[in-house]
Amino acid sequence: MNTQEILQKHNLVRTSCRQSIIGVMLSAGTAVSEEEIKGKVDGTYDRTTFYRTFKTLIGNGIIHKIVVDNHLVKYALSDSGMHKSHHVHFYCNRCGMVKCLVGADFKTPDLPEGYIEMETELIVKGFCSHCNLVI
Amino acid sequence: MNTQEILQKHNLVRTSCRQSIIGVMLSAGTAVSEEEIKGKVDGTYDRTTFYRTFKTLIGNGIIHKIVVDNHLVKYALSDSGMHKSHHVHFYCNRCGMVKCLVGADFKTPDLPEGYIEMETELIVKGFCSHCNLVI
DNA sequence: TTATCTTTGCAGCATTGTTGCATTTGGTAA
DNA sequence: TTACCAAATGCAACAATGCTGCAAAGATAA
Repeated sequence: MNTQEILQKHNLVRTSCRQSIIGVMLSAGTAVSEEEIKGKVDGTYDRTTFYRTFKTLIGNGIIHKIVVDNHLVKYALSDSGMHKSHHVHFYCNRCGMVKCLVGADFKTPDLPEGYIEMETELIVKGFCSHCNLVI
Repeated sequence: MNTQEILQKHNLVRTSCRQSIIGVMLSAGTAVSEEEIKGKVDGTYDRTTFYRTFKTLIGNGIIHKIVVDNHLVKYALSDSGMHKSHHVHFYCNRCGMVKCLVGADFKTPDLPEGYIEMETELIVKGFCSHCNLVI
């Protein structure tokens, strides 16, 4: 599915900003930060526009946001399937790469009496295969 | 273990700010935000002092930080035992309560070839027992 | 009590994110 | 194609979280 089809499917206006951002994400294999997107996009957009675009794309389930350690924020395309309640991400402590582990799943631990689970996020930190070799 | 003993054990100067913050955490059953701490502490401290104190206490393994959805930051006393690599927290979507699930554990999903796990954080979002009844 | 080292308060700055308002752009109907 | 309207964008201002440098205040040891 290409950029235009994605936007059309969600009844979103096909603006250049949205098309550029989705384009960058389609070609990136991993999650990308605002900074990385800014560098790869042709044309300059206001920071506000970026944030509003992210919000729109997140709201439509096209992308999702991953936050590592409070201040590293990355965005990645969502699996075009159904809405999943278990999200698994990997963060490389050395190169900062963030990757969605789409096939991975886990069993939620038992919660205290009366607690209800709605959505669960798992973030695994360590070394990716590349950094693992380099060290 | 009381406030003074905790600070002494880590060779930290027993300042009023540190004692107040640990005191609040000892009496709170759940994780607390900077705002909540500010409200419960007697005496006023500069924001910088809070952040530096948090950093010191985190660095000594006395407390840990939990970040939910990028902008909700809470702090909680750490289990006085050994350093754990699996952290499980619960966040209530309704009242915003954050609780450490100390006994809970889970099996990390399989990672891609060559990836190494070092630390893993799991955050379960849903309704706590109280909000579950109220609705 | 004094000397020394640590902590604190203040000012200023960075990053991530939001809101309001005027302007521009995309999609559509004539 | 042109004109129009709703949606998107840019700009300015602001909020929350967090950091750094420096001077003042506090804690500890002698």
